[in-house]
Amino acid sequence: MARQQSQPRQDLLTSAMVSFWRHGYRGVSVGDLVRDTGVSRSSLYSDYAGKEALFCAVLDHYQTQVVTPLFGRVEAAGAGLPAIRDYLRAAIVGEAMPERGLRGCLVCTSWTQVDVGEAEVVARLQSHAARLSAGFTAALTHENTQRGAGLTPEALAALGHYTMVAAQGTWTYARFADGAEELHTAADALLDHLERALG
Amino acid sequence: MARQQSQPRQDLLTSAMVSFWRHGYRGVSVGDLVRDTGVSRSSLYSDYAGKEALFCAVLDHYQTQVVTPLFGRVEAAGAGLPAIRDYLRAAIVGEAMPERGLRGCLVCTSWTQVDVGEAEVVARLQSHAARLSAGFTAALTHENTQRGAGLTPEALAALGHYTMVAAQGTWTYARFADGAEELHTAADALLDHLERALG
DNA sequence: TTTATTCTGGAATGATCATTCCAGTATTTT
DNA sequence: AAAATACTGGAATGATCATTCCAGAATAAA
Repeated sequence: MARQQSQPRQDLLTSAMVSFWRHGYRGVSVGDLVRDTGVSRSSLYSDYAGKEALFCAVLDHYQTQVVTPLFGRVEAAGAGLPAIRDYLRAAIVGEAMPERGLRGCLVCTSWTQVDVGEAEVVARLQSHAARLSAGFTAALTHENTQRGAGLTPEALAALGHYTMVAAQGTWTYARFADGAEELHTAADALLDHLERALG
Repeated sequence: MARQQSQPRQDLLTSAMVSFWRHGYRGVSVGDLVRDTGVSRSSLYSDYAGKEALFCAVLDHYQTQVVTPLFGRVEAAGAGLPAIRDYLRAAIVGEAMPERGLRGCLVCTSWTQVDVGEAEVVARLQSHAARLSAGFTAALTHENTQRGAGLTPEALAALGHYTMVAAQGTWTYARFADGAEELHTAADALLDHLERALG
């Protein structure tokens, strides 16, 4: 059965995303993608310049399909500490997979797998980090204003950036963590810090 | 020039460690190792069963040559928050490489590169995480006692574990960070958290 | 010196991988 | 139905890689 070009192949990107998410950029071959997506090798190469270009499209897809639904609540106007708490908890629940353990985050998994020379990919990873850092900072700034905690913009930016780094540690560690409970403990410690800092 | 077996080849492991540290487990081929270590392919395979076995030896070497010198001060009897501060700062300074940017941590880089099937490697990675978690917890416990802060052993264990996760995030993020300053900011935020928690 | 032992260089092997190509089949358009 | 378009299966290519193997050089032991 041939497919239509008129419809964008969302399913292709989603299937590919799942594969990359599970085994990492280097751990998925084009042959694996053919098997997992059900799209022929020929079509893959007619739609994308190559594996790296496809992975870039997957990273963009990941932003809209995974990051935005989870992290959007932090980026929303009026979001504060509760939104950050919701994000962390929802993300941990979303990570849990009964069969294959924890997946971690696609960006965090890719972070140490791509080479500096793969500039298009690196740019997307850094863009993701900047997105989270900015989102956290905005929410913390709002919370700071609401509480009248009196933190400086510099301190709030540092705290937001740190929150991103700590979250990245959590999603990275998730790959070989014993279970979701371990992650909830780490997330609670991070939230406790933010709470105290804005105290 | 032939080498002697009687002398353990420390230089081989150190050279291999540097290569893996820089490019990651998957990013270094046996050919690269032959070039970087100066040891012939034949000798590599006569000393180690294969690439995975060599990498395990490198991970053990990393523990004694890199982790112990840096983290030993945290594990030492009587270590407290200052020891953790020293560790974080010294590690960031040690990470800085003028030419090729930041290296991150060998274990953190490997964390998302190895497959679940490579059990020997995974065991060493988890052992490293457990070592850091235990070291942080011990130092925090000592600090807690000295200050009479009154945290429960469970709370201290959770805080020590979280410190390990946050540090892992820092060393992972280091790979594509803009510079060491960014890492110092994150480390300061983590230290601020520990300070407040033991306040 | 003679005899083992240790190491090297490099070729060979077999597997995997990204990418290209094409003949043929299904689908859409006219 | 006929022509154009979109997709497929699978083979072919060329590169890379981990591992094995061996003839010979360097070193140590006798």
